[in-house]
Amino acid sequence: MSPNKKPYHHGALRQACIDAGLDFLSEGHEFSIRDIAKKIGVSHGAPSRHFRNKEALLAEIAEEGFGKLREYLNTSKNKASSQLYHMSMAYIKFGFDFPHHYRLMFGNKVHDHEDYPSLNAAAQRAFLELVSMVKQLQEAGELEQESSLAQAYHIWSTTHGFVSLYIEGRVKIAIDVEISTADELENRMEWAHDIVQRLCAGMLI
Amino acid sequence: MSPNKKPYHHGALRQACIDAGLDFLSEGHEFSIRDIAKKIGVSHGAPSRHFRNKEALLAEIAEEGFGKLREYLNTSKNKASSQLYHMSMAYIKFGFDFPHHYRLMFGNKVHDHEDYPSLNAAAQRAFLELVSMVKQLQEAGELEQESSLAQAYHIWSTTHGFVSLYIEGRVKIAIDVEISTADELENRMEWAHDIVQRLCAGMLI
DNA sequence: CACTTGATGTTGACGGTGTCTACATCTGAG
DNA sequence: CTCAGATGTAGACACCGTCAACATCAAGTG
Repeated sequence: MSPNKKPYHHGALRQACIDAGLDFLSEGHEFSIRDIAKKIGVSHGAPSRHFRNKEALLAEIAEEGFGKLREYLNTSKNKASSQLYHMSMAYIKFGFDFPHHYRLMFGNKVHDHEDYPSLNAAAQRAFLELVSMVKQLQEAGELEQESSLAQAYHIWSTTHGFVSLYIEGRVKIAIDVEISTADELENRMEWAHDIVQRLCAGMLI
Repeated sequence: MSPNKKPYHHGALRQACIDAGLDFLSEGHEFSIRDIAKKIGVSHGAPSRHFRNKEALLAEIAEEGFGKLREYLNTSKNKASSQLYHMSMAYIKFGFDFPHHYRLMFGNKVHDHEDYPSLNAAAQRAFLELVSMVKQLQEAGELEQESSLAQAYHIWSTTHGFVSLYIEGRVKIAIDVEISTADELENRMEWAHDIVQRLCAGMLI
């Protein structure tokens, strides 16, 4: 019997679609459902058995992104000092490391997150990392004792704004300095450092 | 002779396309080139005589948006006190008033702004409103005398982040309070006020 | 075992999209 | 007047997301 006979059923097509989508995304390519089917080696209509429509697939991919973001935020918890600084930097680093994934998570390709409860929940879990960090700093006397939600939202606005402006290329409005591609990463982290320093200076007691 | 005989040439198709695009946008509808042609009453291929491709049309529409943003920022210049506060609020109000236009201006539908020099210039002019305001406040002794560009970028990050999170619906992650649609506008401006107050508190001397 | 049922994959079709080419019409400069 | 270039039309193309009809298979039931 030929060993490579492809079985009629894929077996794990659902996850394969998500993974393939992630691959396209991390390579910076937009993709169509048909691209994904082709990459997996399955007919163009097959994915529709597992995703109501394209948006539903994108929602699942975005959901994985929020899980990954949460991991990034958590790594900053071990840092001894300046929780606020390290978590903000971790947030920005995530955006820099996965710009296309980030764009999917915070853009409007998935029009209404409330249509996808588990996506919404994943995003909420990530945000709650911010909130709990703020509460912790409040108890430690490093932040004003007031609405932790509002403070967390302020942090989120600043870091998200910075990442968003950067990955959409709007920073170039402000900088016309030539940057070699090699120095690009170092440079943008310095920018991030500057922004986050200002944020901390304005919030920490 | 019938007075309504449609001439073979439209006469001002270029601007008509931009206007039609703006109309679709302000109604919150995505549009296709063919939609626009139909709305104007012209064949589906006609717009291509005036725009290299769809992205080029979107770039022009985005460019108009930056002009309008600049006007918003300028209205805040008359305010006697708290330039920083008023301009930040004006920025946010612009985003709230024209969410779909804002999304086009700061999303990635126009992939690279540098492909559209006049768009880039319009965006730069808007940003320079921020920078010049910062410089003014520095001279007045209300802001630290250091890089006005970095300070302007910090302001921009915060306000853009807030607007972006709001119009993409990510705020709902933070709030699960029921808000009647009538109170929605009032409520979101209170949120804006809170964020901007924090920004000012962190920056003003 | 045989049979059925539901899940999964295939195929072909549909309308819609952006863009291209060939052609029609008009305008204005010479 | 002439004709070249700008502008609009009509049709074609490949691609897209989605759907319905059909094929295949796995698992449970008798």
